[in-house]
Order: sequence, then structure tokens, then C-alpha cells
Amino acid sequence: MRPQPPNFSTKERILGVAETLFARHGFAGASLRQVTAAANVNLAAVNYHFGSKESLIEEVFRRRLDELNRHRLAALAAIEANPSRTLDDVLDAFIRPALEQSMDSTGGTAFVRVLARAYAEHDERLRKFLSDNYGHVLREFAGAFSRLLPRLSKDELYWRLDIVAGALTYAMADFGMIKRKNDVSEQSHREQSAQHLVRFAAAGLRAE
Amino acid sequence: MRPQPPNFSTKERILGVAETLFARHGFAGASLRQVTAAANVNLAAVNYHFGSKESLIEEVFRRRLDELNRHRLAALAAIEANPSRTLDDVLDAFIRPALEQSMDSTGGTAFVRVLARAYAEHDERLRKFLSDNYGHVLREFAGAFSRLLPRLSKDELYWRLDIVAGALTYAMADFGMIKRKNDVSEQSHREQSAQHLVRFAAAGLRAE
DNA sequence: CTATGATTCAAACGATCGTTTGATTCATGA
DNA sequence: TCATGAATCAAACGATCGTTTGAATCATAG
Repeated sequence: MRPQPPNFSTKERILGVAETLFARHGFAGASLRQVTAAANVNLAAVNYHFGSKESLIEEVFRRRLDELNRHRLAALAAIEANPSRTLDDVLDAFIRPALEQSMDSTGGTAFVRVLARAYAEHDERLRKFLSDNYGHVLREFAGAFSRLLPRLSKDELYWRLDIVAGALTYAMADFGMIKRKNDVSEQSHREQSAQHLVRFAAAGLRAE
Repeated sequence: MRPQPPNFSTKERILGVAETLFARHGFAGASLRQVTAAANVNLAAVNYHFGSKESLIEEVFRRRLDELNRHRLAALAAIEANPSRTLDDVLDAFIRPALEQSMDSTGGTAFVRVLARAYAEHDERLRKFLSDNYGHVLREFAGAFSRLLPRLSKDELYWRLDIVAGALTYAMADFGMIKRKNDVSEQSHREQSAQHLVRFAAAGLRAE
């Protein structure tokens, strides 16, 4: 974790470094002293700009999830307009934006791993924050899935979605560590990854 | 986390409580003071019986993984004897022992969540410990998978196995939170869960 | 240039962390 | 019964945690 050059503002540098350190050591494991040292800012800067470590964590999520879920909802809306849509299409609308973000140049790689952390943590406050701010997205997708899987009970659907989301989150977190071969363009690598995940998840949802 | 009655030895009480608290708050998030208080033992007991927090964590894994991987290897050996074995059989040999342990009476529920934590953590020492002590199990299974998926390159196989293992771990960690319906026996619930997971994982491995 | 609010800084706060110490209690074989 | 090692205990160690403080510095509008 090399000290971050001052090309960005203090807030932005803190957010970027916090993201990678939370991904690496967890929310409890990464201290504000590590974060501020790596970001080349004063220790007090976190509490000055964000108020608390808890709020910094939330801000790390907000920065990525706002954009990510906007893309997801847009993709879902585009799909819903098509009357011949399939389960794979809806899954693709959920997965592809995350995959694109995790492979962009601004270092979204670490964030997918932060998301995987959040899944492993059963922290009450964090789950409430995510549910309060982004629950409507999952509810939209649950509705779309429900319409395509009418034989599934609501209970059955919800825990399958929960499992599928967790499995996908973990899988995507690990994708960042897989080196794509040199003879495969980044775009086609992403394409293949998305197809694998969609097929994987669709099989789980359609099971039985 | 109610104080543990003294039916068990000090070491056993510490291990049991540590397991559930590590599952709930993570390895960094659960302190030895929380653990020893809930286990009704003196704070110094951890360092006396285990040497350090690090060693306690390893012991929490060892207690469950020794038995779990023994069952896995036994199941795999039984499968390998059958010349008409399928991918689903090998996956079943990997998944079912974990599912059985996570549903037994001694509270293995929490441990599956501890395993999910370990997957999310990319901690160097912890990964080395698991690789050193249980890597041979994964290597055995990788061999079995490789023989059933001869068209997959070694690289391709290994990262698919990694992803499948992670996804399964996540899924199983969440299974503990899903209430089975009253009209479904625990055994048939486990049966269905195993089938879902096997189908889910097989689709991912066979993809393309 | 100067005044004012925003930002950064070194330093310290009390709390909690994992670990260690030395005395005390317990269990057990001689 | 008594001695000896194992086990438990209260207390404290230094380190590190998140947070707060008040002064120093910066940027900017009047």
C-alpha cells in the first residue's frame, strides 16, 4: 500500500486507501492509522471529513454502490421492456454492471472484495445500512425473478436469491485475482466470466 | 452468548465460545475478553491453554476440519471405487460431510460461518495454515475432478474449483440461517440442500 | 493586505487490545 | 498426609485502538 500521491483530494485519497485496506484486512482489522498513513493524510482527517470510522465505511460503500445499482436498475429496465426476456437476461443485468465496475481503471477491484467482506460479516448496523439504502434494488430484481419463476414460493425464492447473491459476490471477488491470459482481451474475458456466472446462477435458481 | 455451564473442560468451553464469536464478529472483531467472559473462564486461560489468540484460531479450525476432511476423503474413496461415477458424485462427497457437520447437535452451525470468514479474509498466515494442514484434501479432489473433466486445462480447473469452493462455502454458511419448514424433516432438508448445491456447482464446473 | 472560515497538524485522551506475571487454589500420586 | 505440578485467579504490562483538542496553516472573499 504505497502512499497515495496528492493528485486527489484528502477525502478521495482516504476513500481509495480505505477501500483497499478494508478489502485486505477487514473493517475491524484495518486501523485508521494504517489508512491515514497510506493515504498521506493526518490521522484526524478521517474524523474531520467523515465523522467516524463507521461513517467512513458507509461512505466507501456509497461511493461504489450508488453508481453500480444505477447501472443495474437501468439494465433491468431495458430487459423488462423485452417480452421474451429470460432468466439469464435478468441475471446478466445484475452481474454485468458489477463485473464492469470491478474491472475498470479506478481500482474497483478492491471494492468487490469489500462487498464479499460485508457478506461474511453479519454485522447488524452494516446490514441495516445496506438494506436501507439499496434494499429497493434487490426488491426490484426479486420481482423480476419472481415473474420468471412463478412456481417458486416467495420463501423459496428469497433464500435462493440470497444464496445466489452470496455465491456470485464471492465468485466475483475472486475473479479479480485471476489473471486473464495475454491472448484474451479484457473485454472478452469479462464476457466469458459473465456468461459462466450467469449459467452458474441460473442453474441454481431453476433447480428442481 | 450466554455463559457456558461447566459441563465441559475449560479448553472445550473456550473453543466452543470462540467458534460462535469468531463467526459473529470475525477474528479481529471478537476479543479474548469477550470469549473468556462468555465461556466463564479467566482471561489468562486462553494464553495458558493455547499460547496465543492466533493458536486459538487455528485450534478452532483443527477441531472441526480434522473430522470433516476425514469424512470427505472417505466419501471420495468410496466414490472412486465406482467406475461409473459422475461429477455430481464427487461434488456430493465434498459437500455432504460439511452439510452434515453444520447440522449436527454439537453446534457446527457456527463453524461453517467461520469457514466463510476465512475465505473472505485473505490473511497470509491463516491461508498458509489451512493450505499446510488440509491442502492435500483439495489436491485429492482436484485430481478426481480433473479425471472427470479432461478437457479443462489445469489452470482453468484450479480457479473454477477455487470459485466453486468459495461459492459453496458461502452458500452453506447461509444455510444455517434458513429455517426449514416444520413439515420437512431435518434429514430431507439436508438432502434437498445437498442436491441444490451439487447441481449448482456442477453447472459451474461443466460450463462451456 | 487582511480577515475569516476551512483544513491540516502534533499531541493527547480514555478505552480496549493481547499478553505476562506471581500468587493462590486444586488435584493427584507417593 | 503431604508434596508437587497443573490450573485458575486478579492485576498489571505496553501497545494500539478511535476520537478529541487547540493551535498552526491554508485558501479565499472583501
